[in-house]
Amino acid sequence: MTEHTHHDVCTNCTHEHSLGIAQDIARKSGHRWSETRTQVYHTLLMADKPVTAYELMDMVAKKYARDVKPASVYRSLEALMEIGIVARIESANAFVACQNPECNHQHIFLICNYCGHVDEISDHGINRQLLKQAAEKGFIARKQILELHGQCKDCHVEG
Amino acid sequence: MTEHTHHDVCTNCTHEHSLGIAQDIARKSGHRWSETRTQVYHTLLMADKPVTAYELMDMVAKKYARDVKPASVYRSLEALMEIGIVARIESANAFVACQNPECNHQHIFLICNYCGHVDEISDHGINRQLLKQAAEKGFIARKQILELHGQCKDCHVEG
DNA sequence: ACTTTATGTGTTATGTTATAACATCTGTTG
DNA sequence: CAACAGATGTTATAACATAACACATAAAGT
Repeated sequence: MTEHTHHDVCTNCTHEHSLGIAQDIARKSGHRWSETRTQVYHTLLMADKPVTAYELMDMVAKKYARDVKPASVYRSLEALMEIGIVARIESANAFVACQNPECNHQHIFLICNYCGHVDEISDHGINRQLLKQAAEKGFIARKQILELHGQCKDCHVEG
Repeated sequence: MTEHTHHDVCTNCTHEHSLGIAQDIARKSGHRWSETRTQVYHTLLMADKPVTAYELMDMVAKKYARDVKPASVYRSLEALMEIGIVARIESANAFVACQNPECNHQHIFLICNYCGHVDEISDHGINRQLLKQAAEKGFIARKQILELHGQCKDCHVEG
């Protein structure tokens, strides 16, 4: 398998590979790993679109034939978000596996209202401008939640 | 009272005035008005920070000595949002009265993690750039959710 | 190796946010 | 004033999220 930086541009990438990366990042940032986290993360990767905690719970329960409870799922999600490989879509009360776990942690989400798919883009210029605009009001921005709702490429024709 | 365009820069503004504006906007856009909407909107104006639907329900119940139910509050909020005078803060599951009901409907919210206050800024340049970035991915953005969390001016000293 | 400590999990219960469904009422229009 | 669209009241329930406590396990120090 070739070396690469961006997960989303690598057609060779398997979920196992993502999992490996995830564990690396976790260890480097002083987080532990666990079976539940593996299952939750893997399930999110497979989903390839935002999934609510309860949906995720059912998916994990079915896939691994075990009884998972809400608290467990939320705890795993919290850890995965701290590690930086999962993000919460605020406007959907749902979660997605990040497309670029290795690079920036400032996402702009493109959420299709038709098919539900989520794309992730990145523009540090915009992030900087937002910081600046906020600063002019005396506001120090620590986190930016940027979510665009609309119509994705694949939904143009029918839409 | 002097004429003005921006509600937030007018020190003369009363909530009654905001209410008048609200009703005008409602009628112009083909919405009806009602006592419940008046109460919900007025309570939100007084709050001057994001309030959850259930908090709002309790506030209205207490203030107007009546028994309001969740469904009623949510219905009023939905209408007020359609009219464009109330906005939802997605990352807080809460609602605020817009500072500039008359002008643009594209807000950037600055949410203080310490005092909970929300400020509303506006930058069409950023909105345009986001549209453009999205368009490059073949995505037509209809709505932008822009919420910055951090530390406001008043919370710098202690923070 | 063995204790200590911090971290993660299982479980139960409950809190919080949001909507569905259906009957009733009210303002607007013709 | 009839007919209709739009609001409301009410009940019930769905969907999302966390608190609290007991127990288990991995990492770090001795």
